[in-house]
Amino acid sequence: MIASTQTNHPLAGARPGTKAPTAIDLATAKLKAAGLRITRPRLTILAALNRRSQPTSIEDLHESLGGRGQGCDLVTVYRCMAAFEEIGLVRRAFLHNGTALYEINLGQPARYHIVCKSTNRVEDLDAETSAELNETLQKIEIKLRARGYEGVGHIVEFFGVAPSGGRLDPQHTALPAVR
Amino acid sequence: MIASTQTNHPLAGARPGTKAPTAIDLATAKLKAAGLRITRPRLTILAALNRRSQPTSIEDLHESLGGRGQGCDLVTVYRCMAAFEEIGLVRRAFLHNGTALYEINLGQPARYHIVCKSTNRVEDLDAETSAELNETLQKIEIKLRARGYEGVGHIVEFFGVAPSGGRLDPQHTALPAVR
DNA sequence: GTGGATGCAAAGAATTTGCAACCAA
DNA sequence: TTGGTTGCAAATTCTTTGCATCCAC
Repeated sequence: MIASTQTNHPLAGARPGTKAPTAIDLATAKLKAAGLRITRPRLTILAALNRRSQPTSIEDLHESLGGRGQGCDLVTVYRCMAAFEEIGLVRRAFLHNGTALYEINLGQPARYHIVCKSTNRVEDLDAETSAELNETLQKIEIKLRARGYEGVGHIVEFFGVAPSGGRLDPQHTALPAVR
Repeated sequence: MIASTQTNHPLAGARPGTKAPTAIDLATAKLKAAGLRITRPRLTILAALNRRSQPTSIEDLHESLGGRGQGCDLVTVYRCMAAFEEIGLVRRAFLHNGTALYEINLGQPARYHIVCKSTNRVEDLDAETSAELNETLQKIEIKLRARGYEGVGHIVEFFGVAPSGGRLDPQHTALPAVR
């Protein structure tokens, strides 16, 4: 908890009109609140992340940053994701091989996934199932905090071979939503 | 499901007397049942794994194989763990950085863990909590199978900074049980 | 202006692959 | 005998680090 901004809409000023805050507005606010700087690479990354409906690998993200002109260095993506995860701006998921995937977290309820072992395609669990599971996990985290653990979080991933059997390029990760 | 052996104690013959099957006996039976060969490296690895009360990294495991004379190549450990995981002889866990840890699975109830982000030390959740969580997860897996997924499994890991605060060597992994 | 953030190059860690020799069944 | 296994070497993949430059505040 670091200096949450005073007004109820810390980002209302982002645009002249009084529109509802965009995802980028929200993300920017989180960055500010955490004392991180708003830079072009970060905004670009967040925008790209926000376009994805599924957890995305760093490689993928980097590629989708509009090539050379617009994009930023791969290392920057790594560093940003680490920073974003630290402040809860993104959630991390794992492929079956341990590769990290990230999805933006703007306060939506947690969503868990099943990852196809052969295609690396990611599919969401339905909302109720995710919510139920999350509740169970939260309870456990409370116990852990009571035990003295700090900065508690979790990783939950389901794996299996997707029904379609589609043997797509196992390297090319997790873009299209399946459901 | 591959040719489960006929007798009720497929491994009773492992020793002249009619003692209860050892962990190695059980593991050997699983290997046989899966059509895998019983080799010295595999037995060595399984014995080492069986001595560990906590999920262990491949590196660690390899080092604990008694150096040069007794041990086997690091690559063999990798290949064995992959094979063992395939047939359910081991369960896999993850460190915060995505490194894989393995623990032997001889049919004991699943145990979930919390991994210290700074020391990589692993601590078990208590049995009831693990059992409860497992139940929730099993239900979800049933849904996933109903959706058509095959070979469904999961990875669940809790992370946090352990209370002791002990800033041990973050590289040296997860040996001593904490509780 | 100042320290956080970035880019580039290079290092590091974890894991995989190729292939010939080996040995369990 | 024969194909599953292993060892050794080398390659890959993913991720981190060092350091000079840069720019957000």
